[in-house]
Amino acid sequence: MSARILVIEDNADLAQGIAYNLKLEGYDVRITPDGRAGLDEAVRWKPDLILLDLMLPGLDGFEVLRALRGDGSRIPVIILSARAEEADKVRGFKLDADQYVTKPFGVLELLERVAALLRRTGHTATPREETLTFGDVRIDLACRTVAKAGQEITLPPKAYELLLALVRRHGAVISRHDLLREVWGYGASVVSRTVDTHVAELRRKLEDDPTTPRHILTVWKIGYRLHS
Amino acid sequence: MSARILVIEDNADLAQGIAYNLKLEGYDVRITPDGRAGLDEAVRWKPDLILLDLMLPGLDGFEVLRALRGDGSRIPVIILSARAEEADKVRGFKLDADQYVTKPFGVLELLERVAALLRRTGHTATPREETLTFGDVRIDLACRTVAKAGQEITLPPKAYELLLALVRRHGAVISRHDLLREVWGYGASVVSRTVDTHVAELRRKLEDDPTTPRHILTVWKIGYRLHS
DNA sequence: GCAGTTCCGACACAACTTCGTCACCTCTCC
DNA sequence: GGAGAGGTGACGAAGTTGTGTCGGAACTGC
Repeated sequence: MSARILVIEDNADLAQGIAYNLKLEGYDVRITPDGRAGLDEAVRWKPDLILLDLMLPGLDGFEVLRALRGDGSRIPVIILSARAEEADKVRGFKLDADQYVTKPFGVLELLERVAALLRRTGHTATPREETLTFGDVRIDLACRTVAKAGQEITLPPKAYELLLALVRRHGAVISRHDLLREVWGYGASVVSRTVDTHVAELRRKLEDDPTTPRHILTVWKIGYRLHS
Repeated sequence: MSARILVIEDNADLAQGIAYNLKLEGYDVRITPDGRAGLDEAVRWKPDLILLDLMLPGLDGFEVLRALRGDGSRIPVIILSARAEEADKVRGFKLDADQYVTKPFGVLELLERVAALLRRTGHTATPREETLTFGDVRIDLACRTVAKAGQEITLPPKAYELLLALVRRHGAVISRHDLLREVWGYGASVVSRTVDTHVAELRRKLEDDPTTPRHILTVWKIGYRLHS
């Protein structure tokens, strides 16, 4: 049985996007657009994890969380907030939130945290692989480390997330647009060479011969593709 | 239930052509020829996706989009524009368009983008086939790769799309005119050797003996036909 | 502040597309 | 069945477009 995740978020598009990605991971997902309904659903449906926006119509996120904890519920909660302010963060943790993620965030990062939190709380629903490999490259998800031919390689955060995005859809073509959205969390497409720059970095560090890549391939006019 | 698509486009021929192809894909399609009516329809019918021309009588495309977003609507929008100017593009994305396609465009490309966008927003209406084959050639749609006898072959964008167009109507004769329209988005009365050139490329790469093609056949004075 | 990282624009280059030419082939008509 | 007309295949040159790369600016965490 797959883990149940409740998304309490009023921005429908964002909620849909998150839900889509969570479903792809095999989770059972429900969405509620406001605090009151979210609280009801949390009590009735008993999800294994809650993603909670702070800015909500009706009851705001803090109140939802307080009400939940007041009932003695120990459901793990990840707060999604537009505000990075320390005060909010502290307030969130005081109310026993488990994670605090500030927008804009990469979907991959969120998925990673969800998986980690579920693992920790024992709902290891989809026993995900702890390591991924292609060619002579091995990625250790838990340690967040990458090794090529046994040799550990340091990748900056963005490069690492980009690599994850490529590996997750291993084999399929992914457009720059999608990569920007998944890794950077940009709304719409931005014209920039950012993706290319980071791809170049990955090639430099992971390919035997960066000038003739054998794994991180360019698909003309479309994007990139990872090939084992 | 099939996804609903609203086409706001004043060029009746173009709109009909697009609608025809979308319906073939199984979508529920409506057309409105001007901005005001389009906006009304968008609000009342609540489509899952909107194809929006910029040059419209009455309200222009930008205004329609602004009005939509102003209402808080998050319906995905693909802008169809005759102008490729960067300024328009930026303006479109500023108003939160999801895609920006410049005319002339191939219908296949448009279908591809529509499917991708619907998939992303969760309206994964038609779980499309993953691979297509004829003879010893296999086309992997997700990877956008073509393999002959297990050997991977690289095809440039136009050649790939041309191949898709032929495979889609596998067995039937397709005129150069239709191919130009579907793949290139050219209107009627365009004469050019472009199709022939790309067919030659496909034969060179996919036929055992390119001089006596067994799959990509010429139909005299008509066009081409794909035979398994 | 300093080192590391991220982002962006400029430029050169490479891949791709298109077009023109010529030879050859298919069909038609006599 | 041969000659002519017009369609098609092959090839290469020119033009167009997208990508790789590099260096610097802005930013962040220490």
